[in-house]
Amino acid sequence: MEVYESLRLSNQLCFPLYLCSKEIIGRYTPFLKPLDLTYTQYIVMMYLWEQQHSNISDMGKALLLDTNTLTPLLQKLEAKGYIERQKSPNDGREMIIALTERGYALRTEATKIPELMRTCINLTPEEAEILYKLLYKVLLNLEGGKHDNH
Amino acid sequence: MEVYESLRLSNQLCFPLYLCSKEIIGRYTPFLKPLDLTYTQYIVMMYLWEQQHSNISDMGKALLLDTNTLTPLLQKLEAKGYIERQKSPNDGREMIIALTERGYALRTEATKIPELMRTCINLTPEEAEILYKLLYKVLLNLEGGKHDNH
DNA sequence: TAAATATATATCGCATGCGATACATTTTTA
DNA sequence: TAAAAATGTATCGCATGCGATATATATTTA
Repeated sequence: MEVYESLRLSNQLCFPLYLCSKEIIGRYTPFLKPLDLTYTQYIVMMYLWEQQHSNISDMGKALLLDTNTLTPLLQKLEAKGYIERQKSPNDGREMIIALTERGYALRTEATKIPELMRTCINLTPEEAEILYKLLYKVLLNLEGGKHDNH
Repeated sequence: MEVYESLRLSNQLCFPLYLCSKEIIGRYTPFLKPLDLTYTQYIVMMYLWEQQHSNISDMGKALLLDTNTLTPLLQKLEAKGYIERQKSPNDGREMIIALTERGYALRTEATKIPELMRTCINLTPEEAEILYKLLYKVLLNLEGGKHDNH
């Protein structure tokens, strides 16, 4: 039975990571409902609030999402009136994503959300800092070793 | 602009958590393909390798998944011949999930996966320990405060 | 410059993940 | 014990997330 010790759920790092991500996203749902946003849509809006505008591939690089996720999601945000999508005049392949007035205004309604989430997560600033750094370290390691099998 | 500082992606803890979970699951895909398992199916199999058998609600409590996810997933695992599903003789509502020979045997093929993933994640044992504990702390905090708005 | 490549986005199919609802069976209550 | 409530599972609809492929446009190459 010792042989299988490494396969115990309680010995996996991926499992609490998977649960944490899932549960935290779940805790956002009630906060985001008044803004008519899902969690992924919220991430996209945060990106746009910082960048003002972007094409899909730059957005995808920043959020680690591909067009097969972003294109339909952006079409939904356009339908809600939060963003505009138009072909770039410089490059007919590019799609320029820009905030509308309404999408920009949403930012004000969103300002309370980060503090609400900090209360849910309930770590000390020091703990949060350590967790943050370890997560980015893992991300870096994962990206670094991504193409080992080539 | 200071007002919106808290809304920057680089100031969110949820974002690297979300990315880490997503990217790590992505890294499992090639390891799990030979076993014909997705990540969530792998989690379910790990649970069953430990428990031998279970009903759906106990499994759901352990994995934080509801029947709307588990029922179709378990039907797929049954179709692959890894598990059996049958009504409990004691309680006609309960569905007993048990490993088949083939499902149990899969455990041997899976033993190398945890070490492969540790290599991808590439943290020191100390870092992994800290990350593990912080994640479970967050999970506890999230579950604890779950019913605040009642 | 015509053909081959590369780039940017879109679409398709499948597997979650979850809110909401429906159904069957058991347990509790009046 | 008949009705009500609780429990366990299943189904539906929608939003990701991603592998694979298709399409349109730009760039490079022969």
